[in-house]
Amino acid sequence: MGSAKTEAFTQEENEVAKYAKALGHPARIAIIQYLIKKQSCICGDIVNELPLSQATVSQHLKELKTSGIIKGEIEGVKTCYCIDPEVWKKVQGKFNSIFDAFKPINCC
Amino acid sequence: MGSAKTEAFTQEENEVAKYAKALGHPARIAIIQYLIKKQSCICGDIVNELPLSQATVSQHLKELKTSGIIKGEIEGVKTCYCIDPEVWKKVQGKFNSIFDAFKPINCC
DNA sequence: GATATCTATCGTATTTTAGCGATATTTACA
DNA sequence: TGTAAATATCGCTAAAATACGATAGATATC
Repeated sequence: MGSAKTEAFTQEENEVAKYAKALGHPARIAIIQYLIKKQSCICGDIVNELPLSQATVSQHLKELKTSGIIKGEIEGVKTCYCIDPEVWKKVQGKFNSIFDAFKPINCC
Repeated sequence: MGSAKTEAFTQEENEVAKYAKALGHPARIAIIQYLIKKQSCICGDIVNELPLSQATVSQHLKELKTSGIIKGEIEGVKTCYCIDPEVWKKVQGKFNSIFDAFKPINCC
């Protein structure tokens, strides 16, 4: 049983975890940061930026796309990738509401 | 070759990914939220809160502890868990600097 | 139409994660 | 000292994640 018991948790818990998981790999962090840095849609060259094979990069892109964080549009031979602003804002909101909920206390 | 090529990425990328991965499971999100809600160190009863076996919960706690996000101190028979404020602030900072770096642009 | 280019997908090997029962281990208390 | 309670760890299984070569599909360009 190496699969998570998704049905046992709330929709919110599952959703936050989904986004966190999507960001839980250095290659995907690198992709996100590259997309941010470029300030535009990226057609192609993500593969050249990463120390991974084309197949592996494509797979990571797919995972980010599945989570909703990025979108990919086919433009001729190339595919144009960018962060989905709506989803990004949503993710940011969810994470921050968790971050901000924590008030340090005096114990251990 | 089923292991991540950690050495091929920057320390920063790896660290952010590490924290994201730690949060990338609904059970661990649930644990974090419970720790936040209780506003104190939790000795025990996390197991009763989650729809998972004691062994599995213990494993999730260990993962959160390994990432540094929570600390656990033994107090008698029980173990006292809480979020590490320092690390929490650090994680929050890292995530927010990524979140904030993104400026929506007009493209696809 | 042939060919080069870009990207996705398939197949496969390996590793890691998730889950749990069973079993230590540790401490409190009778 | 013996026993109960709380956790951690061991051992195992099943599934998912990571990585990559090979291949397929689509589209420019010659």
